[in-house]
Amino acid sequence: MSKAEFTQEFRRPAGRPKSMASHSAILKAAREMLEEVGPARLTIDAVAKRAGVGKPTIYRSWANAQELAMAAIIEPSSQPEAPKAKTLEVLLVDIIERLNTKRGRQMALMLASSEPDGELFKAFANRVVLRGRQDGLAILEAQVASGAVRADANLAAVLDMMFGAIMLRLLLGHETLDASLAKSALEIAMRGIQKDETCPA
Amino acid sequence: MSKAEFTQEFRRPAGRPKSMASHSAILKAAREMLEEVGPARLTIDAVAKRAGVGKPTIYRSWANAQELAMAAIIEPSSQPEAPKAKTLEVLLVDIIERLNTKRGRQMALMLASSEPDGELFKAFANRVVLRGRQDGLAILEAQVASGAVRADANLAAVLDMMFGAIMLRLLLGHETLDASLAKSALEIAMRGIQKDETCPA
Amino acid sequence: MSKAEFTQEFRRPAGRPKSMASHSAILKAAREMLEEVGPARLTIDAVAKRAGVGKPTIYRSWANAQELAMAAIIEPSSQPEAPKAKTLEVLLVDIIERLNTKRGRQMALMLASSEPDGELFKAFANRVVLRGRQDGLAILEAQVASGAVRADANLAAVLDMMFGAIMLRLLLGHETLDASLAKSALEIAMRGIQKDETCPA
Amino acid sequence: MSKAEFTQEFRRPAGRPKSMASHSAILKAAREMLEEVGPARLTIDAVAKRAGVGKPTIYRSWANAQELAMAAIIEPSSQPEAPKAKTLEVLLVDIIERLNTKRGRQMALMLASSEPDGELFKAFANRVVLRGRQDGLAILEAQVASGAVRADANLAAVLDMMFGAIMLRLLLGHETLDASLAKSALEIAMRGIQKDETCPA
DNA sequence: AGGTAAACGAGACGGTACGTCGCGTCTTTCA
DNA sequence: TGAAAGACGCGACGTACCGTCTCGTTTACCT
Repeated sequence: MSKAEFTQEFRRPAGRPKSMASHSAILKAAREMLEEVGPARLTIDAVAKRAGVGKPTIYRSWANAQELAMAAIIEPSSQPEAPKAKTLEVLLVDIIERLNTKRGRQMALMLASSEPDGELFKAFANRVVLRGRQDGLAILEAQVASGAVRADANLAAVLDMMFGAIMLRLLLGHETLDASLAKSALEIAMRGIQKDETCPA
Repeated sequence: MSKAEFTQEFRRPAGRPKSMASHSAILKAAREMLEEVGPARLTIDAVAKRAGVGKPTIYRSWANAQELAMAAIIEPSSQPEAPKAKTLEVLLVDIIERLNTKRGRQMALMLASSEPDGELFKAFANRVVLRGRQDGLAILEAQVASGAVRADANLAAVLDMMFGAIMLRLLLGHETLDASLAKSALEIAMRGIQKDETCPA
Repeated sequence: MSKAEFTQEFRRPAGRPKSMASHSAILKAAREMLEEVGPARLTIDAVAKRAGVGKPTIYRSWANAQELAMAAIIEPSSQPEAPKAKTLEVLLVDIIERLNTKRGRQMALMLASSEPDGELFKAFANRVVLRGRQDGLAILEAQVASGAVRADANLAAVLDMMFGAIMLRLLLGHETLDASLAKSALEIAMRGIQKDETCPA
Repeated sequence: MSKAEFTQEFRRPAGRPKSMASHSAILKAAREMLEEVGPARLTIDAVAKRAGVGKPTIYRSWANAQELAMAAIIEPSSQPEAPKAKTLEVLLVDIIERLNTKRGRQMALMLASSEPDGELFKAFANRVVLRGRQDGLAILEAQVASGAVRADANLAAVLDMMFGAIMLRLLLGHETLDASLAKSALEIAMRGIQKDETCPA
């Protein structure tokens, strides 16, 4: 009788397990190279050499340089993962702060440079923008329910305007991107969709 | 039979009859390949072979594949060049219509994926977004002057919200992009920045 | 001094004994692959997978693919091992018959393709050619002693001529290799070294 | 009208011609590495690096390491090419002298270790052995015609015995290979096939 | 019966070399 | 004299095997 019959838990697959040391050395090397030379110059050969690892070891975990780059950028986001903000302003400021870093710009760049049909693109789009948009939608819907926002407001458009403004400034850099944008955009948008305060008769 | 038999007169100087033909053959090949395989797979070798042209001939006119791609996308924009719109709605609808094509999406993609410091980037940014934004700014400023819009409105934020919403949908494709977005965004934004209609005392 | 010196019987080393099933599965897989793809394409990975065996199990018994190939070719030669022929013709015919098979050609190929200084080479050389040559030398020396062959005959040359002819045809394939070659070569060689039949005075 | 109409000679194809400097640098590097590490360790990567050449440049001229090795061994044989010997002894001694060098042994080894169906094999076989065998056949046939050799002698067997003895010693190295072998083998063989000197009745 | 130790399957590891692709530059020949 | 053709040095690609190394499991022996 094998132990397995009694253990509910995950049964490790046969064979030598993946070396966590190698795995993290690769990610570390990739992250450093992203900082130093950017995603376009991130080559598997260089990462392998820098991590002291054979190329096949990299390919065993990632299919190409882009996937590796994505992993290197995303993985360390073991950060608390934004505990779901309560207000739109907090949400927007948080997103701005997370994007307006070197890594944030890299994420946006990866998003932009990946094939628009690929998994990579979707993963990034979700992680960078759409998840926050989802949270924002929930907040807005609550405000609709509470009567603070007009029922016929085009919430999708509102959200895209706010998140779009952030992305636009991040990508184009034609205007500074900081928390004040969140405040301005929110003010404009909320004024645009709040319930009319009718004048007292 | 050579052409020369018919052109008696005007003896052309030795050897450059091909120039315009090659040039446009290259652009044509590049455009086709952009359609077929996307900008990432647009290689100089392939374009040269497809255009029946030597690689150096390409390099004589463009420094690398990205510049060629830009040229291939932009050049045929011999379209009337948007004769300066009078209202924001016309402006936005026009931009949406121009971007919401395969070529438009490609332009946005090239913009997003090019190095943010390069000439290419600036050229695209200007051509795709900033010029329209400039026109929009003029219109908004006129409305401020006319008193329709509050004097303290953050016009830059408003413009980025409207153009950002368009770019976001174009790049992410999570919501449909059409003229109705212009209408909604404009409605929200204008309501957000219009002068308060104070109630009569 | 180990106990083994005193115990007559075979003392099995502690632990799980080598699995005969695996051992022969490996050899079988190796033999099949030799047939199918030849010695150059015989890879340890493929043999392991085909035999349903881990690579270390192979390396526990053979140091590399060549040794495995040698073993795979030689092992099944549990054939009676040529009970030492009595005449040169029987010897030669036997060698021709043993070489002139797929396995024989593979043996010659292995011989040829192994490093000329390695153990493998010597093992093959011995097994394929030199052992038979040794037997032939004994026979010829007996004939010298009996007076049938001239005492000053260069026996080494004679043997190399006969065996060399066989090898040449085996490797080059420019002429058919069969028992008739043994007959012809022997006839020529023996006539070349037999004692002159002087004419009676 | 171009010169080509009048010149029968080879018309050089358009484009940059193959660089003779690179070509010979590659062959030189390959030859040196063959001397130093043998054919098994002759890798394209190493040859490319040593010759100061890109790998594709090598692959443009040779399909793999074996072909390159063959070329490296054969090419410099711009030697006078053995002006067809008149006697068997001269022929054999010449072959022994040409084979009994490092390069000769390498040629024989390449011959023996190449796939017996490939072009490579045939080219080597011809160059190394069969051409000489052809010449030998002509000489023997002349001797048959002159009556010095018995008409029913198996000439093919005789030739294979002589050339085989040489190849055998070259490959196996179990006996020294020098001109004396030619003498011994020839003596044995000729005695074996000469016309019987019948005793006077 | 229980312990112990070798051999097992599986498979990931650091490497080396493979043969290909695309770059951007160069050299030639032709028109 | 400009342009086609195409070879060049370079460097990264992704794959195939190498021979080694853990793993957890199995199988026999020796207490």
